[in-house]
Amino acid sequence: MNTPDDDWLRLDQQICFSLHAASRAFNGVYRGILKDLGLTYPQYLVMLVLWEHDELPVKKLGEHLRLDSGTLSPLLKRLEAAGLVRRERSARDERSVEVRLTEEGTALRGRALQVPRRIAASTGFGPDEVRALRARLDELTTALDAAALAEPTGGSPADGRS
Amino acid sequence: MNTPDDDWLRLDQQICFSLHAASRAFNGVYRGILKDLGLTYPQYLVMLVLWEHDELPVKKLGEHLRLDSGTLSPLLKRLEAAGLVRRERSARDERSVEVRLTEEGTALRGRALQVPRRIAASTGFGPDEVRALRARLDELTTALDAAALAEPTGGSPADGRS
DNA sequence: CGCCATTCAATTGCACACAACTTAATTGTG
DNA sequence: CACAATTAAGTTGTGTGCAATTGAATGGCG
Repeated sequence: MNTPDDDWLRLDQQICFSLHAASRAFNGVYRGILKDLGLTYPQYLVMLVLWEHDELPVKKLGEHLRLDSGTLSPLLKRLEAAGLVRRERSARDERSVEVRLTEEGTALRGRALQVPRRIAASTGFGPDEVRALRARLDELTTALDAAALAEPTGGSPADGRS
Repeated sequence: MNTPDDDWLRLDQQICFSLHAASRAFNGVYRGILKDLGLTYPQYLVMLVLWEHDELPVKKLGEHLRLDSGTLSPLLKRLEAAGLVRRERSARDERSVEVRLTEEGTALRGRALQVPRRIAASTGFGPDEVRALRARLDELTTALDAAALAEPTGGSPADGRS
């Protein structure tokens, strides 16, 4: 009666398409605006973290962004080639690589200050709406991450627990 | 005064990271569940459309999903290699390629019926919450798409015209 | 001290996304 | 009909994202 499988499949088409599309639309708007700075969207995310922390090992950077070295290593190489960051093996722990801003990378922050305003203008959302949506998305991410851990390959989650 | 540039940059870090992370978290949960069906997340989106329409030219498929042939061509080739769809040049218009489900592709829908329920379980969201979030995201996408068109390369649109 | 499990970064392989370009077919216009 | 403009797929090149593997370094333990 209430929401049979067919309807769920249709609804699923809508929600997962919506999130996918929203993510790519966002990406597209950032792409246009960030082109002026010579950054891609993920590169901008990395820079945002570095502007807050100035220097971080790759591991920490990955925790902030939920990205692993497979994604970060080539990305950081490009940022280094662009002269925005330096990477150097930590003296304390030779396994770790410290990422730090160059002067050029630090200076880029000044030009990036106008980005959020332009994005906000594109969305038409105000600060409160942005915050509300962010809270909703974080909720979702937390739930999804927990579920991904609980159900690695699709075992029936019947029991749950812990 | 209220919300200076620095705060906007910090807020931007949060919202764009949140959307990016939510999208990837969603992708990750789907990945786990879709592995049973041998589909990736974008392939699942294509199949959802085909299960509704049965046969479509690549162009229409792209409009439904906001994807271009650069993405769809190789993806459809993989679906064809997997035996789920056939692609054949339209007799009416030789430029166009019709994508249609094979019997195997049609049959896969039966196994896919359980996917949305498992996703819903992962999010902990009910149908109404899903619908609300979807509406919000669509709003965002519409605004972003409009903005992307209005501001292709970021130049001030003051003059316009040729 | 020697050895093994763990940790971190990098690399490899695969699959999107998307811009830019190519090729083939169709349409519009004179 | 001829020819330029348009349209549809496909191809190429770049940049993620992620699983799996590799290789170097560290830490724990007998």
